[in-house]
Amino acid sequence: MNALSRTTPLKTQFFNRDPRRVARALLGKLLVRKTPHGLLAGRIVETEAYLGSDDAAAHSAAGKTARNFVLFGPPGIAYVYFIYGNHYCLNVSCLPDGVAGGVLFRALEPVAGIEQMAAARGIKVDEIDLAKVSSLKKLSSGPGRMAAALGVTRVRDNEKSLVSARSDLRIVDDGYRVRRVTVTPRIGIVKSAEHPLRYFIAGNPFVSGRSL
DNA sequence: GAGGAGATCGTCT
DNA sequence: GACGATCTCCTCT
Repeated sequence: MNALSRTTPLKTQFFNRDPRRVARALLGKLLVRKTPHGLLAGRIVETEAYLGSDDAAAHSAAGKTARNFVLFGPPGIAYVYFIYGNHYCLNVSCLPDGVAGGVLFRALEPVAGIEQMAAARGIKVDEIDLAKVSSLKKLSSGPGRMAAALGVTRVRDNEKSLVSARSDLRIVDDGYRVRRVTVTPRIGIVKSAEHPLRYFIAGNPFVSGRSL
């Protein structure tokens, strides 16, 4: 894949800062999954920042539990949780060890391994029209969808480093430059819903929900 | 195209 | 026992 030929993996330090800065900086980067059948990759087009103890909407707001301890750990680690009895959502921890914070990945633009992603989503390959955005968008637009497309589960990926060379799930920079970022309130939450902590690439058609 | 409700289960109270 | 950082299907327009 040409898109993946010259990439730089992100380092731990990238995540060792305010989740709002990480959420914005992650836009345009590639989320890459190595599988025995090849590489899956999607460009990150939409994220949400979840702050630590001051953010009522964050899982970490009520303190450290067996479920959310990853958010309190070192930066650059995957936090995967199961929601609504159906879906997994993928986050990455931010800030130094001991300080809670994270970023939720909300939507990807499929870049490589589209056939595998479709299969993982239970969509037949011949149902995907590569020329149509509306068709590709079903693959990974939304937290549950993109997690399913990359085969992300709690058992498999929670606590996994996203910056280790040994990891099969990583984030890389291929030099793509984001022109404009739009910031809106987060989606699907009730508590602290008013804060503008959702970031997406302006005008990108793969953004989930309403893209103002 | 928009809006509403059901599915379904891990986690926390 | 209640609820949730969602998705899909169904109905109505």
